[in-house]
Amino acid sequence: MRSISPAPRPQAAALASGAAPLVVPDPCAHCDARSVSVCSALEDKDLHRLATLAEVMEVAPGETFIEEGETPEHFFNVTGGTVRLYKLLPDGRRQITGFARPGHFLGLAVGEANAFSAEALETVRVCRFSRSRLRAVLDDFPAFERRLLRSAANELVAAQEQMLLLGRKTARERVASFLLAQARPLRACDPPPGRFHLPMTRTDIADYLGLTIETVSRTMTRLRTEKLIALPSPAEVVVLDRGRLEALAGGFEEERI
Amino acid sequence: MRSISPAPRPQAAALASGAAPLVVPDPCAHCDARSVSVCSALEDKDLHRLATLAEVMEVAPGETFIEEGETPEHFFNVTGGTVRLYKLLPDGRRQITGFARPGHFLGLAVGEANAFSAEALETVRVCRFSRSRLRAVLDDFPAFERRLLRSAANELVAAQEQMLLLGRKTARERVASFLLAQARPLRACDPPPGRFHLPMTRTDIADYLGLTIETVSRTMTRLRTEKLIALPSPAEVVVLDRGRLEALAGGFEEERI
DNA sequence: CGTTATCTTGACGTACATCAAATGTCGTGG
DNA sequence: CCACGACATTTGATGTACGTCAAGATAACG
Repeated sequence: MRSISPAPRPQAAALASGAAPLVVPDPCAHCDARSVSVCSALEDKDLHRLATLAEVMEVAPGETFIEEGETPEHFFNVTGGTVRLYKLLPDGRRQITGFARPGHFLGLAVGEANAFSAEALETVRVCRFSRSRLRAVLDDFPAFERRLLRSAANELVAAQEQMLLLGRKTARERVASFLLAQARPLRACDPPPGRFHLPMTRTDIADYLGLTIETVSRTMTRLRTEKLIALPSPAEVVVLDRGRLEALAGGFEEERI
Repeated sequence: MRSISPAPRPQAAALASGAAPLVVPDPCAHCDARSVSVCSALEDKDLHRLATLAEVMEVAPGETFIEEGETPEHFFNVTGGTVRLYKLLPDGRRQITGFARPGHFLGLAVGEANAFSAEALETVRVCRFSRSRLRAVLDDFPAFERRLLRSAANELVAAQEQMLLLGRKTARERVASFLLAQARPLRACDPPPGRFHLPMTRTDIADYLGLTIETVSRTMTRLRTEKLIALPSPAEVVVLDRGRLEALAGGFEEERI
């Protein structure tokens, strides 16, 4: 992880693997992710206050920047790329609890220790805040705290939906739900794209859906055979029949063939 | 659901089945659940403010007081009894997302619509707040909002732990995890009881763990046969070997027999 | 002390896991 | 440009943990 703003701090350099700091002037004002992130709670005039606390960091693919069980010292706001969040069992079984995309605020699901690890899937850009210093901002801007509570509420809704998926849906229903979720745009108001790119491997998808890689693969090819989706390449998905895919994801009875 | 404080409101009576209002004087000051609930964020002198907003309600066993998909109008604070929170698929498959015990604050996992239904398992006592009116309290007492955020963070941690359970643990590991969670006292500082009562049926446990009632039953009897637990009656559990139960729940390799 | 719901136990089935191998994809260097 | 190797994905054959179906056994209750 390399710090690229606002000034190279020693501790940031220490954490970074190949730290090569670059200064980004006024990062918050030019942030692509701002409109979809908790930072939208602040007005332009207050944004510089946030910018002084934020360090823009770049995380290389495969690099872990939050470690399950460790003491949390920072909050992160994802501004670019995709992050996998996961928990491990002692024998290596892995459950991915979510994929964080731009706008996702990381660091809420935390007590004394981090509840999960976070690892960059692609090159990821995050905005890092010291927990103690962000505390001060929260005290000054109640709107920000309220936005954070809303963000936590959304995550809770998503977590419960995922519990339903993991506990009660079939493999087909899980994959359909997953594909539709991946097809969702960052802003709810934007139309869902018919074609999109999967930044994660089949192994990631399997560990997210509580399945094996083989079952995910077989299920995808079956959805392709049935013309619900097309797969121009393993990572490219085209939704051909959104209606049936949604019915499947929602757990409606499948029509007999 | 019957309103028993502070004054019988018409809309409360409308919602209640056999509404027979009773006035409870100064409910918050004498609340058993206060020390374990979000209300502990308020000091004694501010508590009366909360009390004017709170309606103490009693919910009969089996009664649903939050309906998935409906527009949320209230927050609830559980002060007595146990509540099951669940989501349904159209064909009736059910996933219980959690059991709410005294101190649990309900109504965070909500966007436009309730993310889950809530049903009393036993006779339940809840403290009901109108969402709009609680909003005003939050503006006046930032400590309360902060406590709510902490509560949401705890729920998120629990939700992720449950995703790990549902996605990657075996039936044995799930049941062991469940029993240990049920053995946890309301306050983290209190010692865990060696013997406790399960307020829910095997069906509830199955729908919580993503299993069937038969698998839950078989797994419990196997744990009993192996002397990890005792079952004086189906609803009474005695933890005999906490160490092995914890190893099982944590997903450690089981010793070969 | 029947009646009914809940729980337990047994026999059998299946959706998904496991094991194994072929195929496809992509970066690298000749 | 193409051959090569490393790795991801797909496909096939087989196994199994848990689900389903079906009785009993217990407990709860008027």
